[in-house]
Amino acid sequence: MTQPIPDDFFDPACPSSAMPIRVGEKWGGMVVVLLEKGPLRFTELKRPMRAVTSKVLTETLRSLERDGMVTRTAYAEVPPRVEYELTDLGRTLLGPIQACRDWATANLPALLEARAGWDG
Amino acid sequence: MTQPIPDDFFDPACPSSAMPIRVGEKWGGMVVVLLEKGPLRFTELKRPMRAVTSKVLTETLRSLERDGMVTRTAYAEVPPRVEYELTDLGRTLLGPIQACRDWATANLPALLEARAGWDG
DNA sequence: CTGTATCCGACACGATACTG
DNA sequence: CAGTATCGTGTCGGATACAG
Repeated sequence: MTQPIPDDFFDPACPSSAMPIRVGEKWGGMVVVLLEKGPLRFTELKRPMRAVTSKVLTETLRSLERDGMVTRTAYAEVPPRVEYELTDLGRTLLGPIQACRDWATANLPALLEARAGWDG
Repeated sequence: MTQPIPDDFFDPACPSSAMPIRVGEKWGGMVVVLLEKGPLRFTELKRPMRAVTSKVLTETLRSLERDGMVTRTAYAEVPPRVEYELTDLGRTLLGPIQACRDWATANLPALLEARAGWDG
């Protein structure tokens, strides 16, 4: 944004408004990061994300799958095996996610300090 | 993340978990971008964000203020004048926000196409 | 101009129990 | 192993009206 601010800066078609579509999700970014180095099974995702329930993890994965970020491959075996893998499109999320992680690492302490001062 | 995935990848103290604190907010990013080039008054923020109500914009600004991203300066005049300005800390958000905007510009069409295919 | 005060609906998230 | 089914809760965003 180096242009002057127009009166209709808020345009539903503006790509920026899509940020929350994927980044705003609570567990989505974590799944993407976990899948960075290769496909993982449902349980392999769930274990490190200890606070997530099966239901919510399933919802998160379906959402990522719907948006073309992740593929789901089920193998007809007993016991069942399902693998989740990043698509090329999903891989493009790694950049912005890393930018957010770097920001948090550098600036979260300052944020928390400001918040503590405001609250207390 | 180039390290092996630990079993306790989910750590509440992990800075990454703070991403939604600021970026996940619906209007927060927009306010930061609008303030990039200098302080603005309440109405000057509200006008371009046409879909936002006074209540929600106020909540957003209070939240940014609480986290030390924005300062609020009220002038004892009639009619009242209030100016909002980015802090140095708030300015650090511009990087990750821009990364998300760039991502959306480049990849939102592919996302929507995938979604349409999944839904239809 | 810069907000507050209510009320409300939607939805994300979670707890718990159960299944092929 | 990889989910589904139900139910409950809280929070966010929005509509509307009003105020200093």
